[in-house]
Amino acid sequence: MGTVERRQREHEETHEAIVDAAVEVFLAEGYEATSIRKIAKKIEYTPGAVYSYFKDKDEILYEIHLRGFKKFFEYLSQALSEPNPMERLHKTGELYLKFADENPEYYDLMFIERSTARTITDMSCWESGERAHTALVQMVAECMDQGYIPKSDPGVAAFGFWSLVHGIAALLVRKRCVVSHLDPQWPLPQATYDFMWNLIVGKSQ
Amino acid sequence: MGTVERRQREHEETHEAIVDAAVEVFLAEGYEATSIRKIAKKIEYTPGAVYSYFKDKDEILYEIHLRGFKKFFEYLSQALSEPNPMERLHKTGELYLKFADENPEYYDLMFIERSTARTITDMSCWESGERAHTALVQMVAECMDQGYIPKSDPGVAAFGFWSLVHGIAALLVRKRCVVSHLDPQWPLPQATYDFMWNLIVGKSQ
DNA sequence: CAATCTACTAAACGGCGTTCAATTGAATTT
DNA sequence: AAATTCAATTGAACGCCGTTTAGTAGATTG
Repeated sequence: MGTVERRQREHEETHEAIVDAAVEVFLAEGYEATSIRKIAKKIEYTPGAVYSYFKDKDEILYEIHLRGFKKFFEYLSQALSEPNPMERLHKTGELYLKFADENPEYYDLMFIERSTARTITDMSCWESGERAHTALVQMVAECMDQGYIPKSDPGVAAFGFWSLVHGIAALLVRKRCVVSHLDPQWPLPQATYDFMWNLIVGKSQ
Repeated sequence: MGTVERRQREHEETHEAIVDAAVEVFLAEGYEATSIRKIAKKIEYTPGAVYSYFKDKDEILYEIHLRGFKKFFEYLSQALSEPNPMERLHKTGELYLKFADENPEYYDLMFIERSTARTITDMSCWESGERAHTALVQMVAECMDQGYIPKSDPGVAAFGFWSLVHGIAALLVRKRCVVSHLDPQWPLPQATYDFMWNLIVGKSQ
C-alpha cells in the first residue's frame, strides 16, 4: 500500500511546518529571539520532537536563510532585462541594497550571521551564494569584454563589487552608520552607492 | 585617612582585572564562548560579583571593543606620515584591511557584533568610531580640495570608502568568501582592494 | 566596642540547545 | 483478532547561560 509514501509526505509536511513556524518567529521577533523552544511551541510540539527533523538549530536557520535567498533572487531578477552589462551591474547593486534595506533580518542571516557561515562551511559549498556570485562574475566579465572595466581577474572584481554593496548594507544593518551624523534611512545607502559608482565609471565618460 | 581613595583605587583595579580576564577569554576562545561565568572563574570570583562593576555583559564587551580600537588606531597611525591625501587614503584602507586580517575577533566585535551596536545606540554616540570617522571625512575632504575626487558631500564619500573596506573585511571575517573559489587568505583582500582602487583613481591619471 | 558600609557569596530564576529512555499509536504480520 | 513492529512524540534531565537578591564576612568609622 501507499502508506510508505504517505508517511514520507507527512514527514515532509511536518518538516515544512517547522520551517514555517521558524520563519514566523524569526520575522516577528528577530534572529536572537528565535529559539527551538518557541518554534516547537508554535506548532504545539515538544522541543525534542524538532530533532527528528533537524540535526540542530543551525540547520533550521539554514532553511530560513534559503527563504531569504528566494526573495533575494526575485529582487535581482528585475535587473536582468537591462541590455547594457554596465547598467545591469549598476541596477543589480541598487536592487541588492533595496533588498537589504527592506529585509534586514533576512539580509543579516544570509550574509552576516555566524550560524549560516557554520553550515555553509560544513557543507563546503553554498549553493545560493554561489548561484548569485556566478551571475555576478559573468556580468563583470561581460563589462570587461565590452571595455567598461579594465581586464583583470573577474572573480576578484566581482568580489570587489560585492564588497562595496555588502559594506554599505552591513554597516546599516548592524547600526554602525551612527558615526556619520547622516540619516541612516534610505537616502544614505543610495547616495553612498551613487557616489562610489560615479567614482568608478564617471571618469571614463 | 586616605581609605576612601584607596577603596576607589581598589575598585578600579578590580574593574580592570575583570576586563583583562574578559579580553583573555575573548581572544583565546572567541566572542561566542565569552561568558560572565568564565570571566568570573578566571579571577576566582562568583558570577554575581561582576555585577558590582558592570551593568551587564554588553558593558564588558564594550570595554573589550575599546581595547580593539586602541590597537586599531596604532595600525592607522602608520598612514599619517603620507603627505599626499590620496596616497594617505589608499594606505589607510590597506592598514584597515591589515587590522581586520590580523585581528579578526576584535574587528568583528568592533564593526559587526550586535552587542556593540546595542551599547553605542544606548549611548547614542560612539566615541571611538566617531574619532576614526572624523579623520576619514577630513582626509576625503582634502582629496576633494586637491581635485583627486569630485566634490560632493564628504560625509557620504567617507561612508562610501569605509563601506568598501568594511565589505571586504566583513565578508572575510564572516566567511562568505567561500563562494568565490578564491583563496580566502591574505592575497584576496589586498587584490580586491587594489582592483577597486584602480577602478576609482586609475582612470584620471 | 558597637555601628556602618562594602565586597562578595550562595542560591535561585527563567531561559537556552540538546539527548535519551519510555510511551503511544498506527501499520504490518501472524 | 491478536501480536508484533516501528516511527513519532513526550517528559525529564543535563549542563550551560545572564541576571537578581538575600545574606554574610570583614574592614572602617564613630
